[in-house]
Amino acid sequence: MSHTYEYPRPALTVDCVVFGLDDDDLKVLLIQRGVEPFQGRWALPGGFVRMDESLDEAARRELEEESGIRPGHLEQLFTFGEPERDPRGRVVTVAYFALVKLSAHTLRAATDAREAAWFSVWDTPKLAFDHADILTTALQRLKGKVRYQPIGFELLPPKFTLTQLQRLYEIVLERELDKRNFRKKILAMDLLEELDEVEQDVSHRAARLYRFDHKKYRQLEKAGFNFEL
Amino acid sequence: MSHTYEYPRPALTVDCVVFGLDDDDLKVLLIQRGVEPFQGRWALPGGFVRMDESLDEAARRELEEESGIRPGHLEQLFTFGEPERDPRGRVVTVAYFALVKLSAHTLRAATDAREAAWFSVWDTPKLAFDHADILTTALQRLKGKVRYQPIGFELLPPKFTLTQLQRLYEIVLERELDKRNFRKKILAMDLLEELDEVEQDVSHRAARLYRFDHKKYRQLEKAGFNFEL
DNA sequence: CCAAAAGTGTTTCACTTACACCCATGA
DNA sequence: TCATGGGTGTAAGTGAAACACTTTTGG
Repeated sequence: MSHTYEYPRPALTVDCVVFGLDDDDLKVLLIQRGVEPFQGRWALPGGFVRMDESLDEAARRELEEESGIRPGHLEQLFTFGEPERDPRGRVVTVAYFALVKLSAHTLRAATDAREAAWFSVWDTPKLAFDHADILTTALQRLKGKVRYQPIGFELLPPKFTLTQLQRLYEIVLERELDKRNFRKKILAMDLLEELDEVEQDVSHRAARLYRFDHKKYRQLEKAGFNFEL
Repeated sequence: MSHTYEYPRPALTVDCVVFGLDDDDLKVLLIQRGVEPFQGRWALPGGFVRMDESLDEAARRELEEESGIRPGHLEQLFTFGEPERDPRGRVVTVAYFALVKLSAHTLRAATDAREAAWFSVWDTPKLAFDHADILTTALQRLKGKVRYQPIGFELLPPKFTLTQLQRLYEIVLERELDKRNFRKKILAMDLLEELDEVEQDVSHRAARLYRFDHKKYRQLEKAGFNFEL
């Protein structure tokens, strides 16, 4: 056996910051810890990386196990490795950042988690470990990334109105947008498929529904197009 | 001892992609491996994370040990954790991205490294492990980041000419820039201190020297200013 | 008919781009 | 005096921002 094995090793975990959009609020998925340390506290879903799985696979597996969620978008966020971040000893965690269509998922708690629930990102309970830092980092990433990559659509149902889309951006970016300019710009990109359907069950004029055209986006992307809001 | 210790653990390393600017070429620091696996191959400087140091500290330490370099800018890049990336077994590596003033450093090899040397990023030898992927990722990050954060200055000497600065951007972004527009824009930001000095030992009109004003940048940044080239 | 949100164009202003010549210096 | 890069301004075009009223629908 080579010298790889001569050194003591930190434990390695993954933790996931999963965002969902609930009409007028940006939510984050938290699980209540069923074991020490921080028993009873809310924390990000996550757990130990197995020897035979990649980091991405570990993130997906833990998310599925602890909440039943399979995210539409998942990307690595940052790796947190301060020596004192876990009272059990040295634990380095690779944090992930995920987006889900909230409407399409029912939560189910399992494994080490007592309970899983959605919280407003602006109003979370006190979190275990350094998970508050991780959440802050993820929020920054979301705010930065949503403007130059079309990942926001992963938070909406497959068919959505332009008003829903605009509200999504207003919530994430924390500022108001001009309706006419927003529609002009987003439609000019030619990434939305205009459907022959309107929203249902509203007590006012029903808005037209649109669908994000992934295929067209990939084409334009290859041709040098850059999404930017 | 809690369940933290029930699982086998991947080994954890850090690897550094260190960029330097050599007049007309972007360079990356590589070390020649003195031990198996990949003995004799060139690789990124790096090594195992110790139990009592943070990831950032590990990156700085390994860089210092293997090349004597203390970078002006160092940030975490990405964590690579494919199960098969290291033939010795499961090794997860946290990659770092660093910028140095090439002029200010003399290389000195040490530790496991047979030799350390600068290579053009466009023309590197075949690299060990998945280090070619890491290098590609780092280059993308550099190209993206240099445009909206003033980190490029870390590649130049403390006093530089506007032509040097422009050339830096042209090299990193791989496209030509208009001289007058470049100067207009960068000077309009009011981040450069115009010195009463000119470059020396040139056989033509000597260009004025400037210095990046870190303090002013931090002020403007707080006031909501965004660097963007 | 009232309330609520959908939908729609134009003007102004700022910023980006394109572009060419004279100047200073050392060899 | 020649070669080399340093240094400078303007005009045209493009994209961002500001802004208000009419239409549709259900209650």
